[in-house]
Amino acid sequence: MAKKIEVRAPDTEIAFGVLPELIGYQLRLAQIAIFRDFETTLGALDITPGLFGVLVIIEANPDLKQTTLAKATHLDRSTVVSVIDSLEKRALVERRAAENDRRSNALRLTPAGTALLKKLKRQVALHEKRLAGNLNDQERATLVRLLRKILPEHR
Amino acid sequence: MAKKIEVRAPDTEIAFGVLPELIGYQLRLAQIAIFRDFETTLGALDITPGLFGVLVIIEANPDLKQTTLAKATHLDRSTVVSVIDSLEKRALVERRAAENDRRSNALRLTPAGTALLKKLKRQVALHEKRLAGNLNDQERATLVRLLRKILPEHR
DNA sequence: TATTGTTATACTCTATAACTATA
DNA sequence: TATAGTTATAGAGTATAACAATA
Repeated sequence: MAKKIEVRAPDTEIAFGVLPELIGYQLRLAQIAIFRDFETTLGALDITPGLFGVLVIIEANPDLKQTTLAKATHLDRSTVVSVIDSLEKRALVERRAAENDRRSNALRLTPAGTALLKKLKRQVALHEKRLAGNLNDQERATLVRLLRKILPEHR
Repeated sequence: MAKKIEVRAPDTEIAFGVLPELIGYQLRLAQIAIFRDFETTLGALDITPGLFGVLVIIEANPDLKQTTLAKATHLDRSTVVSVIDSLEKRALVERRAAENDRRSNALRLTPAGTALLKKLKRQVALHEKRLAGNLNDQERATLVRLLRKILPEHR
């Protein structure tokens, strides 16, 4: 009788215990995969998923103040300072004086920021398409819907 | 005619542009929410989702070597060194001499590690239940299945 | 030559606490 | 008193490059 052939390489013969059934674990893996694909696609432009989100939010909310941005991104106020510092250094965002409140900054994209974001959006669309390559439109919508359902707002 | 009442607080009147339609963005939000819930549940035990995964994998693969663990966790070999350093310092894991290869370490949970992991698994089950509180069994299974589909192995 | 684990080092992302200037 | 932004600082988590021991 022929011996069973070992199909998998030794290093991949690994048991993952309970992990594969955990939402948190699968989410983690998906996140890693997405981050790496994002990096491959957009790495040359030196933008992470987080920075992309910040640019989109600033564009969609002209004269946004930093504290509001912090809430929207789930970041601390102090973290936003350094994020905006770096985007301002790259001349993608500017801090203007807010009209009503002299404590606040009013954030805006510079023309360069707007131009870059336009390019980024095209790249992100390709990235999304690649990610969702195995999903049909309905599955894609379902995935987004189910992900929303686990957020605390919906609990 | 009565004026329309503004339901949301000023700070939440924020536009998110294209973000809510992006799988990557929803995944990011879900990840943040999960990490925070995990921390709340398991913070006292000083274990992150990543460390939990490492413990599970070591338990499920006795005498695992570090390089294999690195592949399984998507971490660099050098990163695994410090992860195991810290788990060893906490007496949860031990590095034994491997039998066939004097370069390798054979990783094992200590009795304390096994005991802690048992406790962790119970907590993680509660955590998962809370996360999936809004999902029925079928939705939960669908979510896991769709998440798997976006991993590179399935592309 | 290649692999295993290690070290030294550094970078990114993030938060906390204390400060200042306004409100 | 409370809020907006800032600074100084620190911690977690990660990677790269070079190395010694072993295969």
